[in-house]
Amino acid sequence: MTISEENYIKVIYHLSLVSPKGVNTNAIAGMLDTKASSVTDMLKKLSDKDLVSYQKYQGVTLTDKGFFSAKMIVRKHRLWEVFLVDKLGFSWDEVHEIAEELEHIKSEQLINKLDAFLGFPVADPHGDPIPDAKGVIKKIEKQLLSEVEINASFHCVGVKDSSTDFLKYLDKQKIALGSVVKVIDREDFDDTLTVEIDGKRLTISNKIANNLYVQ
Amino acid sequence: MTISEENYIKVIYHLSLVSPKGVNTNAIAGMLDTKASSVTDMLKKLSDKDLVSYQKYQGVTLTDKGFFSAKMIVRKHRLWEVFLVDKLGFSWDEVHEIAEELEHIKSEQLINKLDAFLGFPVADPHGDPIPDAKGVIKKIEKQLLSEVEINASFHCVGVKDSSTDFLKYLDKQKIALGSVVKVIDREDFDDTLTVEIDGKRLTISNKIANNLYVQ
DNA sequence: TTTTATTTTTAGTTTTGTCTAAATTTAATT
DNA sequence: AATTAAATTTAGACAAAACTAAAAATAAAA
Ligand SMILES: [Mn+2]
Ligand SMILES: [Mn+2]
Ligand SMILES: [Mn+2]
Ligand SMILES: [Mn+2]
Repeated sequence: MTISEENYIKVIYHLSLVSPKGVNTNAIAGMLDTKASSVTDMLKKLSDKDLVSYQKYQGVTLTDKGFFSAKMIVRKHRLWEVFLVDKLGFSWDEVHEIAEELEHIKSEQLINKLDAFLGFPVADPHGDPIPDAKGVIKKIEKQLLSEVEINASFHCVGVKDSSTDFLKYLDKQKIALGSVVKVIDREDFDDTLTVEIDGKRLTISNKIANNLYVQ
Repeated sequence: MTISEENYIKVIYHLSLVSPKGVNTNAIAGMLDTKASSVTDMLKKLSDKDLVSYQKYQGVTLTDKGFFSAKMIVRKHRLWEVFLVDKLGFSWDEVHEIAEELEHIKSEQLINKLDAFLGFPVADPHGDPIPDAKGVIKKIEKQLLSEVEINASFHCVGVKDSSTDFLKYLDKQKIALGSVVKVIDREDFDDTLTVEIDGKRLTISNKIANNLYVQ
């Protein structure tokens, strides 16, 4: 597989988690910042290689082979992110781009040794689960902070949006994975939350709460 | 720079250490396992980018810009090799290919943090020097074991040939970087050496001695 | 159910990096 | 100095991955 093919497969994987009955050409183009016509070309190529099943105008799904490949790329991406944060001291908003390159390094032995070196982590720095060497993903229980009942306490376990802007906002508010969040109140008008994070009171918009996973 | 351009620049760098007045097209083709005509094409491209100075039929040399780029690629290659051996437990004959890919990861921050994580090593697992962030290479004093006087003791500090075959031979004989070598005798007829390695007596062909650096 | 809008595909180019075969230049031998 | 050999470059082609513009299919609206 070329780097380009891998990037397509990974994007189709992520999109198919949301639309399992078929991923649209335009959606892929949007994620990869390319043109729909380029996507069509690539889908034919991936179909020839039996990585996706594709019928014109009907969208695309991953084959078993494509699904496994996708999970291996995601595994590499997330393990490298753990390495960058835990071992090299990068912050969680700096690692995505670099992992986007590292995920294409070919050696299977490398990634398994890296996995062991990191202590077989189950989640990446953004709380996303890491597939194991066989492609098994341990499901992490989580709810959006925006959907949780009032007057209960939770742990932050992940982010839905991992844009730099959002992650830096969390840093500023000293919210990290593991932080304890108690929901004090929800404003009826706009769903603004009053919460206590590690004991400190804070007001949080619905947009924020809608991108933070807790458990 | 594309991956391909980087591979060419690095090969030109290595070859120009041996032939500083100009590197031949065929030599480059041989190292990269490609055709001379492909090399000519690429040399024009590199020349346009001011990475090499090139006149048809006259061979190429690196410009200052190309020379620095080459050293940064070598730096990355060798730091990743140290990582693979010291941190992930690869043996010294397994790391070259993987480093060949890792050396193309773009982030400068990444490589400097990796350098720090590894404790600013000055040599890679094969004894080759690692350029620092500014491109400065600390010269490692060394002689070939084949050229050393008799009845003196040395430390192994590097290999000239880092092929799997040679490295595996050294492993079998329990010769590693740091091993103490005492030269007992040199056979006049074929320059075979009798040596003591970490106290154990051993007979070594000239070809072996000619690929082992000591100090 | 037509008509219109949107999505997707096709057709035809472009760039990068490679190749083969032929031409040219330089080097080595008579 | 002429001939032969080797090295290098040019010319033309190809595959991968992208693009633009136009055509076709599907979905939405009237
Ligand atoms: Mn990627
Ligand atoms: Mn992540
Ligand atoms: Mn390389
Ligand atoms: Mn090395």
